Amino acid sequence: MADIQKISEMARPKPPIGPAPYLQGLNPEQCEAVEALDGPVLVLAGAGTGKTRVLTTRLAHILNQGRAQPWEILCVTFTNKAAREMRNRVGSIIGDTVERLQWLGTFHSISAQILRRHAELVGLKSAFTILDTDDQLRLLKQVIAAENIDEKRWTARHLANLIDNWKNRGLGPDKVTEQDGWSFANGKGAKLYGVYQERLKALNACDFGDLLLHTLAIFLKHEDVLSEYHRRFRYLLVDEYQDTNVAQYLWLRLLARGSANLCVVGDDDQSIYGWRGAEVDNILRFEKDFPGAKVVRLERNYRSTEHILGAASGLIAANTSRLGKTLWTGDSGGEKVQVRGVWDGEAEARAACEEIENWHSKDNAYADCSVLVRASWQMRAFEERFIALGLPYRVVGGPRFFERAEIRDAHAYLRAVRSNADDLAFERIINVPKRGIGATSVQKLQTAARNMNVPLAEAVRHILATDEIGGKARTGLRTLVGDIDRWREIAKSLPHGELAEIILDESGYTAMWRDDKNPQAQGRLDNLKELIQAMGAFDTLEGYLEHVSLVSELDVERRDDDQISLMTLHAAKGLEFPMVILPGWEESVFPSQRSLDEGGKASLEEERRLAYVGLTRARQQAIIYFAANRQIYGRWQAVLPSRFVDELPPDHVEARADTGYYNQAGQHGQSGAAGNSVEETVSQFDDGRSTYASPGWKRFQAKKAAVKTIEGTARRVSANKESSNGLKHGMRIFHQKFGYGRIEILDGDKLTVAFEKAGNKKVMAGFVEKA
DNA sequence: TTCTTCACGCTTTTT
DNA sequence: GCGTGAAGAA
Repeated sequence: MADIQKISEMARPKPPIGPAPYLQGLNPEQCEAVEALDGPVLVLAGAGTGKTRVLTTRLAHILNQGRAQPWEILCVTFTNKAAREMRNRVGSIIGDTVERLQWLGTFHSISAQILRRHAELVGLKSAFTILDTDDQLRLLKQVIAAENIDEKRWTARHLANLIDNWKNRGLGPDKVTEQDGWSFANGKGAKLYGVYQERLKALNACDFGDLLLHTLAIFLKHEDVLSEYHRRFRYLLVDEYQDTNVAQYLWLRLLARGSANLCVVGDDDQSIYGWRGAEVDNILRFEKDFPGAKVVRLERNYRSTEHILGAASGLIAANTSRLGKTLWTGDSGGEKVQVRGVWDGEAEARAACEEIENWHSKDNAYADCSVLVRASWQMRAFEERFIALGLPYRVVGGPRFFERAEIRDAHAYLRAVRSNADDLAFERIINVPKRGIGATSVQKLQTAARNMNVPLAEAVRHILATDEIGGKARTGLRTLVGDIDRWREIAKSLPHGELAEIILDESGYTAMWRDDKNPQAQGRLDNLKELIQAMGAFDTLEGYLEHVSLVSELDVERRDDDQISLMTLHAAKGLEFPMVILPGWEESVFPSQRSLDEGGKASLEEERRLAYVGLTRARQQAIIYFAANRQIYGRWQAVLPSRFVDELPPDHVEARADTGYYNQAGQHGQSGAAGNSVEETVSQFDDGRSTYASPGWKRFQAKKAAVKTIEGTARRVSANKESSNGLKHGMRIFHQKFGYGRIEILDGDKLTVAFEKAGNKKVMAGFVEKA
């Protein structure tokens, strides 16, 4: 690698190139972070403190000062999106030079780049395929089946998680002890891991974890390769350092040995990926790991109002393992964070939509609103409500384009045509569409392939020469093999987009969906069309397949429409919105019970960080909701307000139990009339008799109500409103459990409601306002 | 080989 | 409460 040496020599420090106009407008801390070019730097960047700006400016500054050439800077992010944004923003400062930043990318894409150059050092060929989760699971299933393990008791998914965890921790099969593997199939875990790795090698394939792990192994075993990269990378920049796992940490440490110029940027309070191996500890330990490191704290927040920041800071202060920051803003005032208790998930969606409509009517855009949920099942109620009211919305994240079955099938066809040895792809399409090739035939083929030590597609040819497989399966296989040969032939002369179209048509794959009566079949066909279009952006089929194996979304971002954003809290990281709705702040939902069961205190702190991330997305207004009753997996459950609600500092919060009533269209009856709610009226609450854990919020329990006419005593829920305010005789009202009803008798505080349709759901509990 | 029925388990998710 | 996935039935 003499070339690289030469290039490095040529690039010895040059005098600064020119003035630095890009530094203008940065605050002193930001400048410090940009200009500290010697030695390790930790930039602790709180939410909304201009983290990306610092990172991009620093990169531009390094180039402008002549400290390094573009190809001598390693800049790592976690997501493709972050890498893309970085590239764009650096480009806007330094122009075309940005094209030469070839080491700006995700941990995985950079690792893939390195690994393709040295694949043979870990027993792979440079053209190795990168498996997706689907392929990985299919392979693991085979491995488990081959070891005669009860697949129901020990699932492939379970093993996949285990292996992922090991890989996240940088452990190869040789490093995993039997003890570690004990949690799977009575100690067989470690062995299965080894078998799986062997199979991968035989297939010339990698899973995501391997990209890092193999690179790591190369760095550790081949000092010469490592020092080649040491010479190359003069500057290292890492985004979202708090999300690095052990493997990534080791990877970085090894590379950083070559240059002290490692700069990591992150926020310990926003570490929310512990469940997939991220170690907050990495950032907490940085000063110890890299002695003499300069620590720069960015604490000036440019995003949120005083109240939002105050609420978020107060909440996160309850965490113990953190470095600690004091965010401040010049933006005083603004609205307090609203906290509302509602009846159930539907009431929550109704109330939130009302809030959004209200916001929209004040000349604000829908696109400025977002609803951030803890778990994706919470989205359903909101989607239903958005559709009912005709509000424009989009779900961010959600099912990924390249993970859809039809897209994976199409890719499998392309992979099978491209390479005869891609067993997993071949296996996937062998009976899709149905060709009469069932499990038994596939079994026979696999045995044959293993015995002859050839790929599956090759085994098919051998078997067709015998009469081991007959009937429908035989004809099916013969056509498939013939088709693949023909496609392989025309692939030489045809652009890959057209090739894909031909393959999908001739294989009968498109026809399969066209004949499907399922309403979503049309959507699948549309996706296939989109796929063919997307392929056009790549010069070669190879290039396209490499791209999709490292990326989960199509690059097209549709931001132009004025839509409400609906997403999980995890998906919201890095985004901001003037108005943020935070539903489902209930114990067991948020913090998630399951998370607490698994990880105890550490998980609770991570959930709290998630709450912090949620609040700090808001620029102007944040509204938190919690319900009294929740339907989870079809079952009603009475729930308590989240402890996070109680942890919010009172000075920055305005709390009340929201108890509106609704007319037949399900719309709010009387605006602002937080009078007695229909729910309480009809269900005879017994005040304060329930088990009650949350300080401040008083819960009352209801009796089972499965009746047509319900009578009850109206109780005041909101202290400042008369009980029967706004309710009139004959008025049609809507009740979540009982459907539409009519007020029959209205006599002072007593009223009777007759429902047209009897409900049979158990009415559980409500809340009264915080005292 | 494909159709039918029952049991199970169910977060967050990038690469 | 619903979708998936594996085991029996046609």
